[in-house]
Amino acid sequence: MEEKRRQILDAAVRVFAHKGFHTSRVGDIAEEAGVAHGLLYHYFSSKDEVLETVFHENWSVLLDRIRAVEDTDEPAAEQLRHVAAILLRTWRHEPDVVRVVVREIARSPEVQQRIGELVEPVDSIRRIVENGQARGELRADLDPQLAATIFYGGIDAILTSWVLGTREDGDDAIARAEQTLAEVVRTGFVTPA
Amino acid sequence: MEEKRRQILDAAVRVFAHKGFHTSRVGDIAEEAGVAHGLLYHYFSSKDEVLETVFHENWSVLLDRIRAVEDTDEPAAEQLRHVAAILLRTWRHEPDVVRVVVREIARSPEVQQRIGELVEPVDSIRRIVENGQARGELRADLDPQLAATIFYGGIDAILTSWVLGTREDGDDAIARAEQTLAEVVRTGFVTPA
DNA sequence: ACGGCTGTCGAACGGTCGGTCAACGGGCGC
DNA sequence: GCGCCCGTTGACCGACCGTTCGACAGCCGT
Repeated sequence: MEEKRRQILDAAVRVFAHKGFHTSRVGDIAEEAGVAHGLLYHYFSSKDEVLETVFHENWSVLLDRIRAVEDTDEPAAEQLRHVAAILLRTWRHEPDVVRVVVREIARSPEVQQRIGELVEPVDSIRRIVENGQARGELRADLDPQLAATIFYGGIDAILTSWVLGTREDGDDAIARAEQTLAEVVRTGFVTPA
Repeated sequence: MEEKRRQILDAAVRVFAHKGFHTSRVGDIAEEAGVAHGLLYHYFSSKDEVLETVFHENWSVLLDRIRAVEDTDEPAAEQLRHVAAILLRTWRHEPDVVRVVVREIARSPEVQQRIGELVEPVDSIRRIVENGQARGELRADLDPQLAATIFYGGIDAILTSWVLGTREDGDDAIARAEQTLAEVVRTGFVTPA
């Protein structure tokens, strides 16, 4: 039954999200999924493979949506806003996915090395910046890679504060975060002359 | 001998920086310090206490330097630049400290809850933003907390890319990163009209 | 109705590691 | 020179947990 595999993966997302990967026991995942923990090894070869599968499945969905933004013909500033919106709104629909990705994987060098996909959102943002510069919409004197890293870092920091419960996270708060990021892109922090 | 305690702490920074906290064995730290692993328990009550001590000692130094920036009478934009400089340049002098703080601690909720200090740099930045707004230097329509989170996130993302080896990190690269952050604060990404 | 295959179970294994502790030794006071 | 303290050692313990594996149950083809 392929359905059990899903059960296990879904359970794993929840467990990893709430306890973190290395504090989660294989037994916890099995219990959450309602199966014996031996069964997990019928569908996956190891605990690590479960983590990688969970990660890959969810991350590639986000990646595709981010990449799709590159193909629109909106101004670069608007494209950046869309990228922010995709990531920030995911917190609303799938907080557990954000928890596990943000908190557990994005920083861990062991995983980072095995999974190249992690840098890809930054690459996507970088291309948006480069195209914006080529069209004269964005300042040409910014290093695109650096600007992309900074922008992604801003999004990531906001998500992190939601994950950690440090910041209000209702619908309006999400909209405000999106808006603030857009404003920073538009004119920075300093009062325009 | 109090000196042995230092030896152990210094060894711990190196080991945590290169292997991560939960993959580091107590024996690794002892070996790096050149002592028997039992001795570690003469100076610390647990492996966790070692981590907390390492973290606290190094983090409080950075915190004090960041807080000191609040007391200067420079323009807010300049103060933000200084905060960025403090954090980014630490990568130059003490990469291992940055590695362990950035990669190991800043994201882990277990530690996050035990150690309130982690949010303090963001608080400090927030106060700088608020004061800048009060003096009319910074845009009053930005939520200071949100702006501070975004700014800190940008710094953090740059440090992370250095830690992961994704980005060039010579003296000039550090200067460029600092400069780019300052420019983003000044006028954002968009070409000024 | 039989044999085997697939999915499922959970007891048991094996290795790892944080933490303990009895013993040692060398320096210091007497 | 004697004993005592205390920093130091490393063998050992016990728990934990990922992984294995033999058993079993239901179903399907024959």
